[in-house]
Amino acid sequence: MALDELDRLILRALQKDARQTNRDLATAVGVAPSTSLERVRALRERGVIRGYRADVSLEALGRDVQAMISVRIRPPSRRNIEGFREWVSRLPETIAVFVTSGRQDFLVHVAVPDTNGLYAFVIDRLTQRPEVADVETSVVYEHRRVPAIEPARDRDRGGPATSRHDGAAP
Amino acid sequence: MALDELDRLILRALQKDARQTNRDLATAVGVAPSTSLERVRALRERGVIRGYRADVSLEALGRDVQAMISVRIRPPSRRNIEGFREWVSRLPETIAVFVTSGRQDFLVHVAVPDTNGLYAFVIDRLTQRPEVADVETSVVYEHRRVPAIEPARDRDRGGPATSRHDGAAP
DNA sequence: CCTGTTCTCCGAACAATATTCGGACGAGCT
DNA sequence: AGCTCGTCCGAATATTGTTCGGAGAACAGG
Repeated sequence: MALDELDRLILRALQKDARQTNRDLATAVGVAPSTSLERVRALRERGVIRGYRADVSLEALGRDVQAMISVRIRPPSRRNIEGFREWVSRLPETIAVFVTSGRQDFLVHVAVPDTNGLYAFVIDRLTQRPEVADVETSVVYEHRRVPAIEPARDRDRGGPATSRHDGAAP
Repeated sequence: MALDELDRLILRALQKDARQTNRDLATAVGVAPSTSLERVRALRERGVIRGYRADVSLEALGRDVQAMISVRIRPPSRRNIEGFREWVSRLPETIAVFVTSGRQDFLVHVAVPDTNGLYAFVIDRLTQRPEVADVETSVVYEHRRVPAIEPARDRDRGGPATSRHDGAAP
């Protein structure tokens, strides 16, 4: 299950552009096409790569406003939690659902056309569910995703969160 | 900028598997390969498709614990907000950053090997920044992403959040 | 109703790519 | 050294991407 540096390079390249040709990928990571192909196949079979997704612009779809909605479920029984999770996952405004511990039980990430849509989502949809005890809306000004693979550095595991990495250049 | 049903079918298909061959995509959406190819190119040039990303399993990377960390910045000046955003985006534990309105200024989505790593992230990293006034950690039990494209139904825009969609089948 | 225009879609030809497979090479072990 | 194991490579083949001319539908104006 260990990933060597070649695997990491491949994962990083495929997170930037999953649709580049295998030839380009091979060139980018410095091996022969047959090698990179075999590695990619292995990564998929091992479950390291779960799939490939198109990154669709929400703005281009006319959904310019994003929000993170904190939801508290009462009582937080398994039945209520799972029921709400399934229901909210199927709403067209929803783009992600986090089931969490802490102050709230859910964080629902939504994208809507405008602030009206946001308001409507909260008051027309969420508050109609009886198990929803409390709702708190935070508008998302910016959403930045970060690639999950580190530049190089062998072995990421083992030293959790204590590696040198404090913003100041050494 | 309007998307017809064929565009939507293509976007949906590419969100499920962005690496399927153009032939398969064409078959799936019911057109000739040359047609789907042209549509996909147009969608990319229009910015509807921003790119293609490999979906990498965090568990396979040994990062089994996820959390959403709510951070309040004081004072919330532009300098502080942007400084913190850049800094936290570069931490290896960070997988997403939301800049928000509301109780907190940031929601930081992190993935770490274990709860120790989570604790270390908060007390070793976050609280070392002087502008961080308050931190609240929520463990993420489950993170579900939802495809951003609706099944079919012409025109998504115009009727924000008021479409029929309440879980109960008609 | 006809005609010209525009747009979308198609299918075949060509260029490029993915995929397979036998073997070379080096590391590690006895 | 001799052996085994694993990785990587390069050429051959099958599959795919890409281009382009033209057919057909939808539409507006006469």
